[in-house]
Amino acid sequence: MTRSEENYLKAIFHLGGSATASVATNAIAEEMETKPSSVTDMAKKLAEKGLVNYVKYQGVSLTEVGIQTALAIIRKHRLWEVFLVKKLDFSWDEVHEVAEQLEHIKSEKLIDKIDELLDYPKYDPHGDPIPTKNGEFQERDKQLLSELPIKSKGICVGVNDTSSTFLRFLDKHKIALGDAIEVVEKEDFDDSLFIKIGDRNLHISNQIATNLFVKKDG
Amino acid sequence: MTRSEENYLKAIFHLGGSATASVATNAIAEEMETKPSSVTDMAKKLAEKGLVNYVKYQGVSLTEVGIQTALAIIRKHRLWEVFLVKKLDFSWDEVHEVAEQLEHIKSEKLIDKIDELLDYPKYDPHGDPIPTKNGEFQERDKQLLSELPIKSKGICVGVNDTSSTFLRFLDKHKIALGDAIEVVEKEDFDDSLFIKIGDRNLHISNQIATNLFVKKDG
DNA sequence: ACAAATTTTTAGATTTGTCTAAATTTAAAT
DNA sequence: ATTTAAATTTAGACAAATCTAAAAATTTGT
Repeated sequence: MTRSEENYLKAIFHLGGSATASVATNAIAEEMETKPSSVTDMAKKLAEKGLVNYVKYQGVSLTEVGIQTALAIIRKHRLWEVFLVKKLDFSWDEVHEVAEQLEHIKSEKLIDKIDELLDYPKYDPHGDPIPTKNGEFQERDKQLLSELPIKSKGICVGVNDTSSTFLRFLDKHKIALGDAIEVVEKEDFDDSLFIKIGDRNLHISNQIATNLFVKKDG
Repeated sequence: MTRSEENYLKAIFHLGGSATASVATNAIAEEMETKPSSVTDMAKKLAEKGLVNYVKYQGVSLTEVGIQTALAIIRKHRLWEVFLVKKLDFSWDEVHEVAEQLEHIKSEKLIDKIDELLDYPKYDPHGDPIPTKNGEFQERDKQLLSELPIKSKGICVGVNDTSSTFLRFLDKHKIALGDAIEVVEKEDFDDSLFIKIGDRNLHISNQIATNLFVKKDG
């Protein structure tokens, strides 16, 4: 498995390319910041290796083996992110770039030991679930903060946008995973939200509310 | 800097290619398990970048920049080895392969944090010195066990051969870095040694004695 | 010092992953 | 149902890193 092949599998997975749903060449090219013709080449190569299903002009989908391979890479990426934050005091907006490199280190023992050192975390610093060694992973019960009805309460469990600008925005306004959030009022005009977080009242834009995941109370 | 370029610099450094001494094409090829013609190609490329001095048919030597770059890679390699042993319970014969991958991770912050986490170790698990962030490193005061005179005592401070077969041999016979060793007698016939280590008496071959470094007492 | 052996370099080919530009297929629109 | 637009693939090229085989330079041995 080359690094490039691994990155393609990861991209296809993130675009929802399960065994059933297939992903367009252009979409993969955009996700990977490469050209569609390069994607076509790689699609053939991965199909050759039995990692994807590829039919000309019909897009790409992952095979069962492809899914498991993608999950193994995502597992490594997310475990390294936890490691960087918990053990090396990286902030959550700094980890992605380094984890992109670390995820390609080939050593089963290494990642299992890191998992153990971290006491088998279930979620990464952005709230995304970490697949198990067997490739199982369950999407968390969550919804966008923007979808929460007025007066209801929730716990902040994840972010949709993981860009460092957004993450630093959250840090600045002291919004962190695990915080209790109550929707006080919605502004119809611009879909902004008045929320209560801890004992503070905040007014946040719709763009913020559509990038924060919460788990509804009760 | 590509991974391949980094590996060449490391190899040249290990072969003693300082600013003054130059290293033969064939020697580099052998060290890297590649062909001399490949070395010539890379020598040109590295010279182009100002990392080595290269004169046709005269071998390769590192420039000051090349030396500092090599030291940075060696620093990363050895720090990762310490991390694997101290934090993840790898044995010293398992770390090399993984460290060969980890040494190429590009993040100054990462390696500085690892250094901090390990409390700034001076030596790696095989007793080799770890260069500082500024590229300084002092070779330890050491000699081969085989060179120690009869009746003298020393502390085991390093290994010459780092192959896993040799390291596992040492584990099996409970010889570890830090152990006190006394040379009781030498056998002229085969240059084997009778040594006292702790309260045990051992008879070791010359091949073992020429691969163990000790620091002489007093 | 000169032939032989060794080392090193060159020339040309290969693989991987990428690109551009042109051709083809599929999808959309009138 | 055509035409137009968009997406996708092909063909050919390129850079990086490697290889083989042959040529050139250096070193060694007598």
